[in-house]
Amino acid sequence: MSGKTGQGRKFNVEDALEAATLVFWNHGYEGASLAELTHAMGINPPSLYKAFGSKEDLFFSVVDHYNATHGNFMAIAFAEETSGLALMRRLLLEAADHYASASYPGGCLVISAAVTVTPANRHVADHLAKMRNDNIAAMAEALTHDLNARRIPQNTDTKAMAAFVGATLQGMSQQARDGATKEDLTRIANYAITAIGA
Amino acid sequence: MSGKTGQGRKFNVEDALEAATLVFWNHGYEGASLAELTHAMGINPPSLYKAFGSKEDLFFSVVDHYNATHGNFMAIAFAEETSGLALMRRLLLEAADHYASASYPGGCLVISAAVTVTPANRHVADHLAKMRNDNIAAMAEALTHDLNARRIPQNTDTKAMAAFVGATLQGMSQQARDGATKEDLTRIANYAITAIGA
DNA sequence: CAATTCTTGTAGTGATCGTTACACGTATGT
DNA sequence: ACATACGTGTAACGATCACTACAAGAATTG
Repeated sequence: MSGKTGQGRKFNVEDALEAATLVFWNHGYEGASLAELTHAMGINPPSLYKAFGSKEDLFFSVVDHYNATHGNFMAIAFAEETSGLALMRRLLLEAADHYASASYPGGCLVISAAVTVTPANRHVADHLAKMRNDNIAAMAEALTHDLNARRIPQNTDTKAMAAFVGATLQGMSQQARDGATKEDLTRIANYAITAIGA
Repeated sequence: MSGKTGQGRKFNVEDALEAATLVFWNHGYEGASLAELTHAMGINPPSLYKAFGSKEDLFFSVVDHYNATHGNFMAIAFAEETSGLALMRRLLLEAADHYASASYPGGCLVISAAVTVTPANRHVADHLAKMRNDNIAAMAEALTHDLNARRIPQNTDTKAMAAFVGATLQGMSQQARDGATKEDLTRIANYAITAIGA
């Protein structure tokens, strides 16, 4: 299928994806123009469209790339922690570290890149909203394991607790973008940790 | 100065402002086009520019209008509550009511209308960020009154507590946009209330 | 009525949006 | 070397962006 003839791609796809990630992370889906994207990626529009399909396709590739790199602390924590409460605690504290990084845009790309959009791009925002809600549902599931193992009070509303942790994370993301430091975010995280008894 | 001659304005400024508010609230600053704004306001571009100056000027007028109407529960709570802790509690519970309203866009306009923007509109996003930070600073000040009156533990970090409440409110706003119900938000609020002992 | 003044609707401005047609350059396959 | 295949850069596409020039309409003033 893929022939061996032709000029061959002149740029590294991973590098271009990382460059695009920083642009989308900074300015959001609609706030990132093709002109800025291609400039940051060091390529011209036809190369972008050849390699990634469209701006929207590129964005979702970027989201995957983000989740596999800058945002992978979440997936790692989910995989490594056996206790739901310990997972919540770890997510909150590590988010405080990552969201206020000095060398990258503030906050979480999934949380901030498509909050409000043009009606035509509503489905892009909905896609990220679903990822956020799925993440909270996964947190609730982890807490339900604690409940079934009688590690937390039997009257615990695990979905509500997960939603609370998710809301705290989302608020921490915005405050990181608003200038909060790691220490600021850690103090917020610790309040949440206290609230859930983790 | 303002002559009594001429055609006179044919539309009601408050009504137009309210219509524009709903559009900006739904789609954000950049996600709201002039075409959609003028259509919702029932006027044509020249009337909009004559009455409000520019899209940016209109947006800031909308923010003022929002704070004076849909979002005024905040200012009212600040004015009425004497205890900082009671103020935090009230803000959280009332936000749960307002952010998930069925008849209006979800969340808070100040929190969601300009999260990520084009570089050219960065200052608009910064303006809203400042409003959010100022609000948190005002919450911290109210808590400091509690501290000075020895109503809360003397080792309380009032700025951190205010930042935590602010983060929770911001997270609640996003979850409201993501589909959360009043009940969902109230459960989140109650976790935060527990955390700060209000 | 005529003159003045302000707002309105129509219709456009230049700029930028995401996207692509096309020809050139550069590689491989025979 | 020749033919073929693929990515590349240039330059443009129509659509939409925020915004406005302009003239007609509608009110008050003399």
